[in-house]
Amino acid sequence: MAGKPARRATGGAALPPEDARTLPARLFAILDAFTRPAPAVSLSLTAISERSGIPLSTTHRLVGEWVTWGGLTRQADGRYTLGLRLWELGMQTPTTRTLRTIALPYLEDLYEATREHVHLAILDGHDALYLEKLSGHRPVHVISRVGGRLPLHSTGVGLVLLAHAPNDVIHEYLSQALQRFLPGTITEPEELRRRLAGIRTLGIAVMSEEMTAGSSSIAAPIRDRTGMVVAAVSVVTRTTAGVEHDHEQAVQAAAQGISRALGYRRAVAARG
Amino acid sequence: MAGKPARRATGGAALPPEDARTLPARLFAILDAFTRPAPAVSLSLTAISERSGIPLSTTHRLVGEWVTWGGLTRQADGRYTLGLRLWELGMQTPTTRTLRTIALPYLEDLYEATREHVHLAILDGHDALYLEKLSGHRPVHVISRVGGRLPLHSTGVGLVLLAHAPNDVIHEYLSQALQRFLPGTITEPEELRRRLAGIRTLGIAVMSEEMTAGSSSIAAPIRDRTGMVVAAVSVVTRTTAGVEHDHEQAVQAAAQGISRALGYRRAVAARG
DNA sequence: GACGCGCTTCCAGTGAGTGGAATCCCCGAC
DNA sequence: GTCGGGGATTCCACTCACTGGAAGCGCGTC
Repeated sequence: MAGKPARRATGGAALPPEDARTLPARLFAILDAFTRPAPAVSLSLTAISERSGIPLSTTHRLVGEWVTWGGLTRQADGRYTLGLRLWELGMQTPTTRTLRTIALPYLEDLYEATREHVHLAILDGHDALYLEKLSGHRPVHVISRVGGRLPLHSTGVGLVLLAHAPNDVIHEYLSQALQRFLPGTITEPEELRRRLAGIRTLGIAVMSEEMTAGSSSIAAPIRDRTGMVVAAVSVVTRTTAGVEHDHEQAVQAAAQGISRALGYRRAVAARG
Repeated sequence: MAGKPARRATGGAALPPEDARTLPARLFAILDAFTRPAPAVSLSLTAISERSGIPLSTTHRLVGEWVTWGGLTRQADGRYTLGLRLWELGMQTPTTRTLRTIALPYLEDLYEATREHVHLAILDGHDALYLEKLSGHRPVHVISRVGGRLPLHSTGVGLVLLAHAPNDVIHEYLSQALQRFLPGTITEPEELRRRLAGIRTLGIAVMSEEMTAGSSSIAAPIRDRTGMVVAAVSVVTRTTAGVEHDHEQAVQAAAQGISRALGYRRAVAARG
């Protein structure tokens, strides 16, 4: 076993830019420049060079390679943006594609039934990665974004995903300092652990004012044919709305519908 | 001027794999192996090596680089699939992101109003690139796919996009041999040219049985604040359904709604 | 009109990348 | 239990593709 000195990146952050010694690493660092330190829509050549820590002339050449392939696009003003080909390939990634295709109709139903923000997320590293989001015309007072990440302990989908994650993931997650976003955010490991247990028992998570003031969230787990939790759906509402119970049922119905479409059969669940 | 022997790829096809001499080109060829010659969800190392024309041991190393970064994922069975990071970055590409976010609510409305397949596409190279698709629970009897491409002359969105494309694009497109999918497919350049003119005048395209037997399509153009056509919406129905007129209005309403949301004001349109 | 900033091009030196070959590993067949 | 084979992995000396400082260019600004 072993071999390489294992430099795997767990979540999506980490990795100082200076690691970019080899050519492939440098190519990737160029794309990462659009995400880190802060997401950017467009960057100038110099900015890319600075963010990625690659000498200007080298950056120039490598950016050229990306543009030729379509991974970066050069705008009229000379600045660069991420290119369509990335999007095209991204749409082919299997989890994303299957899950999204299967789930979308149910999410639409859920949206129609509740008229609230509807989310679909999966666990990636130590974050909830948002695969889909329907919001209708209402002003977007939530911070989630398709393709974006949010912490596990302060979002509805996050808690559901964490509750059903392998033990070592839960352990790892709880052993780090958890950020408090609002007074209501739970950051104490033991309390969180109890809460996760509750979520596992109830099959649903209900949160209020833990990430964004004025909004609550109801989330439920989605299982595949092996019974494993692979994603979570949620509905996020203004806290004032008092129709939560109806929403709970709608969220659970959606989660169950998607699970069933993925091949999950309650009876078969845990063991064959 | 000049310099490099200009090896730009126009559409998304072309480029024989042998062009992969430089390291960046090879890295890209590895990703392209998942698209070409035919889309593949997962590939073995050997398969990647063959499809990309890169020697096995080199492929091995480069695939390793992709995996480290997250552009490829190694499955339990040892095969590789495109990785989540591609999807994540793909969701950040500006056209895609802005257009999708703004258009989605209108597409949802359109879907609710018609209960038919709803499409959103843009022009990329010589193809219609599908950005979004809502289908409800009905069986997918259409071939479009989010992230997929279809020809311009045989789809509703395609015709609309072509009709409003720059003259040189229209010229280029019409000077190639056009594939006939069904007896109804128009492949004669002059006829197509007249048809494009009609679409520009009417502001809407209606097609029947030109790509897939038994389905029709109604499409309308979406403009941005400069008045340029940047995308197209369509509704695809079974040909039997006789409610086309209602649908025409609904499609146009959606297209206008999105255009307005993008900052388009009718009056400002063509010239300042 | 000339200064400066950011982008582009050049080119000689060299170390990162190459890939054929040997090895390992997993399975299925006998 | 042993053999055979296809795929994945590792190795390493050679060499050529990549590097990056420096010079050149284009354009907006003072």
